[in-house]
Amino acid sequence: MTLSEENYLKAIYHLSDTFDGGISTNAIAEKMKTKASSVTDMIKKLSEKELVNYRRYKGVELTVEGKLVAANIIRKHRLWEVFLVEKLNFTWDEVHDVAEQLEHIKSEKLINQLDEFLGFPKRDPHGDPIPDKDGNVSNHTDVLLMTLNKNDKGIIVGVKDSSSSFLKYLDKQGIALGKKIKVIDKEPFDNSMKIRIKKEEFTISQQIANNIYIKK
Amino acid sequence: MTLSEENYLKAIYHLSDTFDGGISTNAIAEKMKTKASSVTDMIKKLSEKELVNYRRYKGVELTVEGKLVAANIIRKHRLWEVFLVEKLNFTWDEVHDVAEQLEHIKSEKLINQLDEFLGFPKRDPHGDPIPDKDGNVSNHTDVLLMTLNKNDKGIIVGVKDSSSSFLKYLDKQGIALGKKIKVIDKEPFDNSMKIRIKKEEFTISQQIANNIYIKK
DNA sequence: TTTAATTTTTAGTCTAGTCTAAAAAAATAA
DNA sequence: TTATTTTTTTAGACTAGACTAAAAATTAAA
Ligand SMILES: [Mn+2]
Ligand SMILES: [Mn+2]
Ligand SMILES: [Mn+2]
Ligand SMILES: [Mn+2]
Repeated sequence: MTLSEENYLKAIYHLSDTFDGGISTNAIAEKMKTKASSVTDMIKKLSEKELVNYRRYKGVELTVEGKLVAANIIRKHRLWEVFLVEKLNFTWDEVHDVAEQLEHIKSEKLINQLDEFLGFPKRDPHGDPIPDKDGNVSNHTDVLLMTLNKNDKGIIVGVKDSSSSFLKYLDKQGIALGKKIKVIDKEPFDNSMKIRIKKEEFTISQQIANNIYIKK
Repeated sequence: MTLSEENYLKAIYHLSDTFDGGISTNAIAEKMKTKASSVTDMIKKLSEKELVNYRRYKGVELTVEGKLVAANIIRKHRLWEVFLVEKLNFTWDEVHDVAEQLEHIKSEKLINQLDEFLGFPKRDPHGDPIPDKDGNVSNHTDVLLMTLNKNDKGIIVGVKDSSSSFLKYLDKQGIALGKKIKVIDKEPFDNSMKIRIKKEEFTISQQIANNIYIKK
């Protein structure tokens, strides 16, 4: 399993999460920031190894084996993110790029010991669930903040966008995982929301509300 | 800086430690388990980047810059080894291969935070000194156990051979870093030694004694 | 149901890093 | 000093992974 193969599997895994049916060559190319022709080549290779099912022009789907491999990489990525935040004082907007490297380190023992060392965390610093050794992911029943209505309450449990810029915005506004939130008002015109967190009220755009997960 | 370039620099650094003057193409090839022709190619590349000084047929030497890069990789290698042993319950014979991967992770912040997290250790689990950020290594004045004479005493502070098999042998014999050792007798015929560690006496071959560092 | 636009694949090229085989240089022996 | 052996470099080929340009297949529009 090369680094590149692993990254393709991970991309397909994430895309499968959002769209169902076969994942298109172009979608993968866009996510991987490569060209469609490169994707076709790699897909053939993964297909040879029975990590994906592929028929020309029909898109691609992970096999059971492929799904397991991908989930394992994501498991490593998220555990390392927890490590960086919990043990090495990284902020949640700094961890992703380093985790992109660390997720490719190969050692069963390393990752299982790390898991234990961190106290078997269930979620990473962005609220994303950490798959177990067998690739099982607790399918979270969380909803996007955007879907809440006036006077609804909930707890912030995750973010959809993990980009550094978005996370820094949240920090600035005092929006963090675990905080209680209440929707004070919702503007039908632009779908912006007035919300309350810890007695403080302020307005956020739809774009923001669309990237925050809430547990009701 | 690619992974391969880093590994070549590290190999040259280690070879420079043992031999002085230009390091030969063949020596590098042997250490890297590649062929001499591959080494020549890579050396040209490193020379372009001014990380080594190179004249055809004359061997190679690290530049100041090259030395710094190499020392930094070794710093990372050894800090990760400490982490694995101290925090993740690895044994000292298990850490090297994983550290070979981890040493290539690129993040200034990661390695400095790790250093702090580990309490700024001075040596790795095998007794090797950990270079500081500027590539300075405390040049240890330790001697090989082999060089001790009858009735000499000392403390075990390091190993020269870090292979898993050697380390496991030491574990079995109860030979560990920090232990006091006394030479009871030395056999001139085969240079084997009778030693005492914690009231236990036993005999070791020259090969063993040649791979253990002692502080007198 | 033709035609046009889009998507995907193929064909051919490039770079990094490796290899084998052969040539060139240096070191050693006669 | 010449011949032989060893070391190092060059030449040419291969693989993984990427790219561009062109061809083929599919989808959408007319
Ligand atoms: Mn991430
Ligand atoms: Mn994350
Ligand atoms: Mn090591
Ligand atoms: Mn070591």
